[in-house]
Amino acid sequence: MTLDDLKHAQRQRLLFLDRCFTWRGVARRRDLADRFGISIAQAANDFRAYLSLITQNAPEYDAHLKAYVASPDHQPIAPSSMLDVFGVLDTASDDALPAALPRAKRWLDPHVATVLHDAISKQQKIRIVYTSMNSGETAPQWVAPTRFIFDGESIHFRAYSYKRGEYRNFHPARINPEDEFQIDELDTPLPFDMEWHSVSTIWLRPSARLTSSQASVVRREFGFNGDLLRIEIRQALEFYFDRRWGLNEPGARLEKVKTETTLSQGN
Amino acid sequence: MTLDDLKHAQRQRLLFLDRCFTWRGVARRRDLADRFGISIAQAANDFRAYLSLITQNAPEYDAHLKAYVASPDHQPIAPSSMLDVFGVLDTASDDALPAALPRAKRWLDPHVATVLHDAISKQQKIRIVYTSMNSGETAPQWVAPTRFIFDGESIHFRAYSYKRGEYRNFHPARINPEDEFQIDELDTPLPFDMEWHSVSTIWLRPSARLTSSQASVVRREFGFNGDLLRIEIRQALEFYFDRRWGLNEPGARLEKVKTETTLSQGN
DNA sequence: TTGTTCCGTATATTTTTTATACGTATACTT
DNA sequence: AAGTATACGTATAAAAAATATACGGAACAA
Repeated sequence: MTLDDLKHAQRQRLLFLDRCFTWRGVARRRDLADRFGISIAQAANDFRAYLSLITQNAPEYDAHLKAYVASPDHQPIAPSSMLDVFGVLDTASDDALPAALPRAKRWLDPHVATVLHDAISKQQKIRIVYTSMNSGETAPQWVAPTRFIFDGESIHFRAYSYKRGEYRNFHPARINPEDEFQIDELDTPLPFDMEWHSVSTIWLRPSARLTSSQASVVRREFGFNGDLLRIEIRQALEFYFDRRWGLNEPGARLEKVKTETTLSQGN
Repeated sequence: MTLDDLKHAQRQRLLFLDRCFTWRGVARRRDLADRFGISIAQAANDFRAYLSLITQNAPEYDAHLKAYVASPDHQPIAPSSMLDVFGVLDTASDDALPAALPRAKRWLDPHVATVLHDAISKQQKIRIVYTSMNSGETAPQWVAPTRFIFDGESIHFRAYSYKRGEYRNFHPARINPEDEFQIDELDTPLPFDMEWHSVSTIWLRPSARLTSSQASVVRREFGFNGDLLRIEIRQALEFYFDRRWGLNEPGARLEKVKTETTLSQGN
């Protein structure tokens, strides 16, 4: 019996339960019932299913707390993103202000998204009216979009630029949404996107100006024990990575030691 | 018949379907079957349920495309976060590198999280060994945690600091996880957290140094048409907001016009 | 002691989902 | 032109999931 044998809905519930144990340390049937709108009886089922998956360091019922308590050596059955973790730790009250920053504020035009998605799935080129943030000028150009990209904040896309003769990252908001969006088939296959299919391996260390206890905090925050933190990322996304992690800012807590780039295996 | 009448699992499926129509512009039964592991028959059910919810500008079947196509005036039945949108637009291939930045790299010690969660739910104070990033010094102090906070990247927490005599935001990674974490009941009730219960209304405009076409791109990107973008946020989170949106950086595309703070209603 | 709130288990019933079959329309291949 | 494949639709019986309900135990508070 593994997670994969379960239906999607129950798998989601067991994953939630797993996060409760990992991050809260405790879980009750009511947690499941409230979050997923299932009955207490079904939640009891899910607890049984979860416990049958855990062979070592399983959570145990604590009659005093009236709750299951995770073992101190609890091992999660699946990793969780910070957003997942927050979803478990946040004690949101009814319709008050949230305890998280507003995330949905970035905007994407549904029509632009649809046109791009279409061009990607049909492998077509389209004419977009694009405003450069460097020069500030707005001009039409033909591009062949290949993938959407997410930098954690907003959505970008990768496309072959016929104007530049190379692949570039584009920002949908810089496309004029009022345009007609001419579409055309590719007359020649697109060239290979080297930057996309290359992996940059980036080694980082706590910034040299930090004290040793500050440096160990940085290691803790980014989850590495040795000297260096190793990150693997598509070379085409390295710019977004640097910006998002604030590596080039004056107060940066991490600094790059070296970057190695190799052509990725497979896709 | 509304979304709320449905079970959680089916509601999730209809929301996914809604995002397909909104952002991709098309949807097939196979999309649902693949994403949620349901049968084609059940996916057909879901389509019927979805279409019964949509009264105006409903998607229609296109026999040529062999897919449902959203009406050009499609109105989503629920808002979606950028992460949700990306989840629909990304054409992830098998186990290749993702097209999104690594998000799970920030780390949180499960034991520290558990201790904090406990103190919050039981309303206790705890002794933490905390490293200041300003002074770099590490010292024990008593705090009474009240809520977890999410800045979009990592998780922080709000707590009353007995050392400072005021509420502050803390970063879990700066707590020494090896500590024993002494716990104690509150001897007096905590004071009112004014900054937490106040709303800052922030008005932003495109940075003055931008050209007018660049400024309209910025308006498009942040989804406002008028002169000013208005953001409401807990006053206690304003620091994170500024940092996350890069408002104080040299190249900032938005600048603050004014900030008004009022005591929040209710919670 | 009594009442409450957690936990557990078990059963019958209801709801959801699947498996399957059959029909229609479009597009592609032979 | 005929055949094949793949979308869509509907319908029904069977299987699986979830609910309602009942009963019992442990801890705790009034």
